[in-house]
Amino acid sequence: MPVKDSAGFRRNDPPIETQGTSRRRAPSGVTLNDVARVAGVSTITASRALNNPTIVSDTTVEKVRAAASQIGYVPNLLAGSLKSNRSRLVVVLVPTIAGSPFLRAIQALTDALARAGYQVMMGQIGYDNSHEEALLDAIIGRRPDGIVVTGLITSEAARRKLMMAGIPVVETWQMSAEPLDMLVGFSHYKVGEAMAAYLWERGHRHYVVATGRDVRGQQRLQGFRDKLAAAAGNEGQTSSSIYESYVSLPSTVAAGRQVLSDALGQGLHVDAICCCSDALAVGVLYEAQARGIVVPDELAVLGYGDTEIAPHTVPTMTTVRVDDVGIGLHAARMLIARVEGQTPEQMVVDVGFSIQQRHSA
Amino acid sequence: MPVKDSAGFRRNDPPIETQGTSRRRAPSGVTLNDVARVAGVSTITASRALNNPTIVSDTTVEKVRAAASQIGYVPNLLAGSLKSNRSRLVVVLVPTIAGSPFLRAIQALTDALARAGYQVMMGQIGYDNSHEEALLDAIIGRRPDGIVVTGLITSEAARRKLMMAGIPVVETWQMSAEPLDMLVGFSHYKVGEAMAAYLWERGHRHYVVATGRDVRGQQRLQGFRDKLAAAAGNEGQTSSSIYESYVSLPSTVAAGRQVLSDALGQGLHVDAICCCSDALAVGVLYEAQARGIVVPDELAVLGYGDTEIAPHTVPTMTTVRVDDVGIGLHAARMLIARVEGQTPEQMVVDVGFSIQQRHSA
DNA sequence: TTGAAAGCGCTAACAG
DNA sequence: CTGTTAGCGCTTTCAA
Repeated sequence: MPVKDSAGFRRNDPPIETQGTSRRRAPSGVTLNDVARVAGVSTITASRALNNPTIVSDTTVEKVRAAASQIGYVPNLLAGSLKSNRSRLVVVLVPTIAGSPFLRAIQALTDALARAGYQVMMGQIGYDNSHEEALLDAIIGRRPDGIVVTGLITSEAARRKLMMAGIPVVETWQMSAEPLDMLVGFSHYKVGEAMAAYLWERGHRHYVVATGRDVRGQQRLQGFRDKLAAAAGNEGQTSSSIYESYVSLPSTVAAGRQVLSDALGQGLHVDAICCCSDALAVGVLYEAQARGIVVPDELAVLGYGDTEIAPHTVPTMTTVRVDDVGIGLHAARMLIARVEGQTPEQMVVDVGFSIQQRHSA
Repeated sequence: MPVKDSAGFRRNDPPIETQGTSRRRAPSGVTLNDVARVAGVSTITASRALNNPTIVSDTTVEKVRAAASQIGYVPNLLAGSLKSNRSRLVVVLVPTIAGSPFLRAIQALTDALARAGYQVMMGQIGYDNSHEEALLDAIIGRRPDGIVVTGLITSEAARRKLMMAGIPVVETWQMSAEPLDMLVGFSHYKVGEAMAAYLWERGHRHYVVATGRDVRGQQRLQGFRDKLAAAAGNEGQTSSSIYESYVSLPSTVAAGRQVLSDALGQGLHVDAICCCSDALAVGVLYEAQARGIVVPDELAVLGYGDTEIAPHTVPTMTTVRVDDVGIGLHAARMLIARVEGQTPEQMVVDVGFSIQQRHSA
């Protein structure tokens, strides 16, 4: 009869021996099999004790848990995912990491997903969607439970690939007439209109619109133009002007300084600058300050994003407030619902926007 | 004899039928087996044609590639990784995503790894390393080929886990007497010394040091204190003072404004503020501007990070320049070397730092 | 240059 | 509540 001391079963367990069969480089080592052997149960029982403890007796659960922690077991998610077809992995496609205006949304998304037991992988896709397709294979290959895209999936080939793979997709940050699957965003066209209306109503007539060449920027620009044309039409006599200034993305403070100094260098008459990001607006504000131009009296400056810096600039920045956290949370919720086999309440969510009025415009 | 028309083999291939065996929800669908069948070769040959084309005849490679693209094959990386024990996945542990000062490094890392065929997953670990261990299981479970940590792995349990898993690890952003594995960083203590020396030499004697409670901030603070004590010791008669102002992380522009206004509110005599981030310094500059305090004449402001905004503030910001891109690139290089079975030239890299002199101090 | 067999570590399905 | 069997999709090993 084996000795039973106060330490209990620990000293009498069969030793964990490396299986003679595998003589390659040491793999991860401890497997569920080892746990089962130490606990004196079958592999599947060990699996259940760890992943679905309610359907296993309490004593068994205890034994298995003890065994697992004793021998330092870390489950191989690759194997589990292969079998169960669920990877607990969500991939987020972003244009870029550094300087990205989407990070707050991604933070919210990541946190919400982590709480539900999912992990997030980031894929960089660039602002031009150029290697969208190449990346997609590498991503689909990992069989993620969901994909969140910043923007829309544009190329027909990529759309087909995603549909075929049957992976739930959430497109974000824009609206679309034909979403691939689920979508949460808002209308950039309307943002452009609202920005134009805001500036027009305050008597500004000569605008610089600084924007990138991305779809969303173009949509805002179009909204801005259209709203202005309409407003100018109503008051036929007034003269107004728009100067379009293109910046590269992600936009920067440096670019903002450049935008204003270029405009003035060209001798333009400007009384308002509409920016495609807060960073850009910060740059414009600095340049104005450096040149002794008084904001908002001589020049109105409108930002976009309502980032952390906006309420603290001098003067404080009027900017478009976007519910980025809401985007992240909605995307997470929709995705989780779908993965758990339910249908999300809404397949398309418009989170809207508002203009946060402060002192720069 | 089967009909051979100009379309070649396409019409005579056996149709891709769903295997009668699996009747669950449709998995990914197309497998390497399907490709092999369509191409008329064995599974392993198809595998080799796709992953190691040099050891397969050109005609076979062509056949297999055609078959793969014809039926829309996307390899299941889960299965491959399970067998080959290589996941082509690298995990980066960051304290936080939004507002993180480490993003430029991560961008560089991600780009370099992507070029070598690796993908990056981000894990958030918080600034207090509190759930370091819990996250670690989820991460190790995916059997990444490498792990890059922002900071050091502190807890003994976590260190053991990582060693047992045998996964290459790069700790970053700090130096360490006992790196777990590989390391690329620089001395924060020396940064603190350099900041103190810089301010002292320019005649400032009454400092506010604004910093977080993280290790790196504390190390800089200690260096600052020590250097100052030494300098003050040499000139016994001069009086000097340090006021330590703690901010939460990641630090913000808002916190920067608060730091200055708190210090003045307490009636402190301050002629220099040493910040733990550029964001903080930007806030201090704004607060000074709002109060009509002239920088640098009445107040010197020193930043840390040399982020994009630093050269564009008014006045431009003097700040500590850190080679974040270098950190990312070194980490990538070291990791790749190790995964490919080589020994990296150096296991520990000190990328150093410098003070970027501009106008705020 | 190609193939057959085996099995990575885990979980779904179906018994007991 | 527990166990047996089979196999996810791929790559390694060994053989031709």
